[in-house]
Amino acid sequence: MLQVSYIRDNREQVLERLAVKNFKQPELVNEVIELDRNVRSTKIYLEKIQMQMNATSKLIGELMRSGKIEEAEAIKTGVTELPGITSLKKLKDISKDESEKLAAIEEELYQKLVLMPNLPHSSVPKGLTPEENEVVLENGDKPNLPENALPHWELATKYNLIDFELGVKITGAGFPVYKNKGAKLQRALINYFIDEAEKAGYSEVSVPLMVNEASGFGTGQLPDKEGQMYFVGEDKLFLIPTAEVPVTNIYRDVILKGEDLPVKNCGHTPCFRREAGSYGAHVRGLNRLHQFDKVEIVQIAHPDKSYETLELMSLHVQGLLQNLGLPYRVLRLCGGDMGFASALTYDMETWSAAQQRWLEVSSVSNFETFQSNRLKLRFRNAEGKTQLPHTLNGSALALPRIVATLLENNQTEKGIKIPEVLVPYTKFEWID
RNA sequence: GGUGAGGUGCCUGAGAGGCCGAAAGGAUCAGUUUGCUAAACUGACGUACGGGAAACUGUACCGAGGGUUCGAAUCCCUCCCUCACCGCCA
Repeated sequence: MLQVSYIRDNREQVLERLAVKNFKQPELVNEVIELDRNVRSTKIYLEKIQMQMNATSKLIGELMRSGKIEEAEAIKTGVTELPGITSLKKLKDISKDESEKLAAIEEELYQKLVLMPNLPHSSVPKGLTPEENEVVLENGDKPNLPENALPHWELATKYNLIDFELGVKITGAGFPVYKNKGAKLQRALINYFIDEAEKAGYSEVSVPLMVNEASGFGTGQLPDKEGQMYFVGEDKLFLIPTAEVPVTNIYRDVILKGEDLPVKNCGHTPCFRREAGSYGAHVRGLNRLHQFDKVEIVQIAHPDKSYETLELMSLHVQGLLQNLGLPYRVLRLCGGDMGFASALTYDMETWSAAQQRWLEVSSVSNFETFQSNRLKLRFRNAEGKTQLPHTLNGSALALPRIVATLLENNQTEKGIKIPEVLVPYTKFEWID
């Protein structure tokens, strides 16, 4: 959520930035500013009234205690008015009206504010569609596979690694069953990713897979993306769509010490996404699932350092891909393709050689203060005042598409070759 | 699922209609003292929003929302949450 004070003081810039994100309701900016003005003037008036009420009540208390009951009663009922004192009854009526008015305006302001996405960073390219994302860099050699190369879903069957049909039987489409070396490969990747994150200074957390409404709101999934999450109605809990939600919410309502920054956490969780409306060939196999595993890295950074941090996180993810020997590219998402809460997002895609297409395996974002404002996450700055830090997170990495690319790109006559860095984790070198 | 006890500041914990934004202790920070460590002493020490150049000051907040009252952390109602014990159980 954007800060009203920022919108108020930077109207032109806000409008310009929102345009980059193709925000369809720029009129909200002026409406928010107007409502804010209204909130503040109403507040000032209400507080004056409350001040008088408090003073009068205090006076009555003193009169009562010193035995001047009649005088006190007179003020209460408004029969007499002492100099400078309006009758309490009248003040109460005004106070009630103004409070209701204030609550209504604040609610309206809030409703408009939550519709506004985060402002994109100045480096975000304009654009509407994924085609307009900027390719920042491409790295690694795309393998030349033989004519008879198989896509991962056929390899998975051939080597008995993943059973999609069994998942359908147990749960439904998009919930695959990993078997044998398929299951071991997955577990190896998770451990490898966690170990690498810890080496990079992230401390591991293991968090709940269901979150309450407040947490969903804190990181921005609610109210906008309610339909993307599985909801356990009986207990009003949401299955997490990403570890970002529980991990970042660790710091909800927290005031960090300045020296605590940056906070670095990593964690592995399954992720659950309804992906309503996504069907067809491009979601085959592991390409898009309702449940998948992911290792997430999360940072809370000083506002002055957050873009430096974002680059480091991007490099961390790239390092993993390099170590796994996967060709990849880094995209800077354009305004139209970015998430609602993000100020700058890099997507990492690996080249899936058998499908001849890029697959998104990571998304690294800086949310600036958009989340911390909602989370009421603050830190104490050098002046000792509370300030909103920047939150960042990224996948490092999402499992299924990594598995898909590894299977496809590393297929040979004699089987699938496991990348060297993974062998200590898988304890086998070949899937054959 | 049953029964009981509770939700107060960074923590422990008092307060039971006005003098309470809230005792006391601990923690933390600053200073004094001491040869170092430690201790002792003194002081500071919630959050948000508003006014003010500043000193300072106003309002709200004691789980949330209503109500009673001139006045509510304190009384009443509703909801949420936590803890303990029993039952069940990985």
